[in-house]
Amino acid sequence: MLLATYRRPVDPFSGRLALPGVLLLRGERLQKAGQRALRKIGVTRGQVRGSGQLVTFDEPNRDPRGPTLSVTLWAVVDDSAQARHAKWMALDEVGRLAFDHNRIVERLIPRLGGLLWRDTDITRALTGETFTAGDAVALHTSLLGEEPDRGNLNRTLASLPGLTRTSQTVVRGPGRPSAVWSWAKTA
Amino acid sequence: MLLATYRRPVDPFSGRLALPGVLLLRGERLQKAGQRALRKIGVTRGQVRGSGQLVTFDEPNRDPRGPTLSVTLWAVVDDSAQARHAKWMALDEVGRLAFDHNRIVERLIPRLGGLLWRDTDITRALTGETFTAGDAVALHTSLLGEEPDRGNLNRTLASLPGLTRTSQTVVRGPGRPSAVWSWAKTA
DNA sequence: ACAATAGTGTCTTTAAGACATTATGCG
DNA sequence: CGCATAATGTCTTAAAGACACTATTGT
Repeated sequence: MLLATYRRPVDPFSGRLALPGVLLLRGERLQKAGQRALRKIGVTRGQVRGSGQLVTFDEPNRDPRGPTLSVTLWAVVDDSAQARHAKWMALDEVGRLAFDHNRIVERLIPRLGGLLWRDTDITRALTGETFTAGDAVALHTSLLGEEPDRGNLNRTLASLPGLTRTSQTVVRGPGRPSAVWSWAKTA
Repeated sequence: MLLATYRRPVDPFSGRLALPGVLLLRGERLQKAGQRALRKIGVTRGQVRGSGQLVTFDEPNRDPRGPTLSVTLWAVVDDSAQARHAKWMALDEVGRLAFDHNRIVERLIPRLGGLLWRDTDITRALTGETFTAGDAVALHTSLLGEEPDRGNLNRTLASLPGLTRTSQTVVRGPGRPSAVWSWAKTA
């Protein structure tokens, strides 16, 4: 799983990496503002596969321009969206971000980790339509922090509604090829 | 468990029952604002036994004065705080509240229900320092919506760290007296 | 005695976790 | 072959749920 950041073109924190964010317009819905933030990194509405609200941060000194609240939202987007204005990075490669954005990431990870393999929609958004068992292990590891037992993870995958194992396998270097899992098409 | 509401003295929704809320001051921390809201119904800081943040609501028409965000917080307070400026009501007796406050209550209940018997601090805040098995059944029923199996609930209670059954019993009408459970004193 | 409420004990199911064994690719 | 990675199967444990049975009160 990759995290989207972008390099801020203006002050404050000009030139630094940050999570995409916008100032809320008067009367604007949070979801709309979230879409504006995504558009800044080149993601359109149709590429969003799942989203939700995290907590609202209130640290008064988080923005040098003055006290602000920050209502944090998250979204999982298509792979096809990855070639645009964002810098995508693995969770363990995230350096120091602008504002208090590292704190936001710290809160996001366990939230998604708690939903992985439990909430079907979120899980599907995170895995993509097809994925290998190795992908699943990597996803689990990056969100939960430790490597799962592959046998137990296979059992978990097999029990997820809408997810089935295909007959395909994928070879990526030495070792037994990985099975490919695929989500059922949505009606 | 009882929910605290108060009758609004001013417009909008003057005379109607509402959850206690305040407008956030510039640069004020959310927790401080929450304390101001509690003070409106006569609850002081020392009476708060547990608290947390819910979601942030953004419905632009929720306040006739104009578009606002509402960052919702919850707090569990001492029984001793109940005789003040608030109107305390059971969850199933809550009528129509001002603004979109019914929506807030709807979101709060499952949140607390998910924490009941799992998060020790919250559970302790909700039960109070001592309580009967009947109280536990009532609490479970009001938060989770259906009556628990008393045997299984007893087993759950017995496994909670810091909670022990006393030798006391309490009689409240016909039927076998209820056992009294008590939390260990905090160090 | 009987109704009402509470507590005890047992059985089943399910989910998780641990781990040994087997399978299939690469060099 | 030896190494690396993946899949299968088994065993154990913990948590939940269902439910029969016993216990203690008021009327």
